[in-house]
Amino acid sequence: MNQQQRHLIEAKTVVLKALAHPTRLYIIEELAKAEKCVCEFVDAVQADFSTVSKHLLVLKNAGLVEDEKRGQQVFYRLRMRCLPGFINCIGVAVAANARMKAMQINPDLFKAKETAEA
Amino acid sequence: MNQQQRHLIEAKTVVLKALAHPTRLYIIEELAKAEKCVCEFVDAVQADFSTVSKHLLVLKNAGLVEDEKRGQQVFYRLRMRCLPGFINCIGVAVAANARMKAMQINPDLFKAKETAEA
DNA sequence: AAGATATTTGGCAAAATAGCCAAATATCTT
DNA sequence: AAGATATTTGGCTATTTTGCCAAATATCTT
Repeated sequence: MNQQQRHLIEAKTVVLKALAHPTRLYIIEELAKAEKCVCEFVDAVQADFSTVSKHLLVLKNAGLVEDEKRGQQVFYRLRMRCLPGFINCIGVAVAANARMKAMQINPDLFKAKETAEA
Repeated sequence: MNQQQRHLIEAKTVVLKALAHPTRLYIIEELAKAEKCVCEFVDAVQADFSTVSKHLLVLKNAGLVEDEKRGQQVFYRLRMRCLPGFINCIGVAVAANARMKAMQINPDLFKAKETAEA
């Protein structure tokens, strides 16, 4: 792995790190639906105004969102179109993993279901 | 945001956290090409065997890779098909951001190029 | 069975990240 | 211009994540 490769990987990691936090992921999912102002997130996640503001800064620095001040509010919107699809894929995988784990813990539960369905 | 939503978000975050490290992202990109054993990564990234092993464990716990022991080696392979496409999308976005930043720092550089091309 | 190779695990110190508070800034209202 | 509202910034502690070392395990070779 040379210097340039390493640099590119680290740049991508900035984006992934930005996504890798519950509050920030929530924000991204909300922004996938519509633009929102900071105060709307403060209400939804239980965190300080300053905490939310800093999370949004992380997302902005990573290039995931852009902001626009209108009046005394600042509105944020999504800037990376491929995010929603990918997050959805993760959701599917997570659900599949959960089923698999449950099956390992108690296979009978699933056998019964299959029999019932057949 | 209710309890169930929060739980789902946190489960997704586990996956994203697993991706959000240069060494692990590198590993994922390599595994997108072909399965590899631990020692091959130890050579490529400059890190201790134990460090690489732990990174692989993180990926495995997140459900991103699976392992198979063959002889004295352990081979890892990718388990989530949507990853390569998404990582590629991040790469594109990162490159675009880099161009944009360069343009903000020195717009003339880009003007000259456009003129030359026209 | 003793030695070599490949890998994982335990433990710990260093580095990075998160979240709160208080203070600063910016915009609107009166 | 003083006050209210929305947001950002600075600073500081608490938590989490990393990465190395040493030791344990497991498999192959002799």
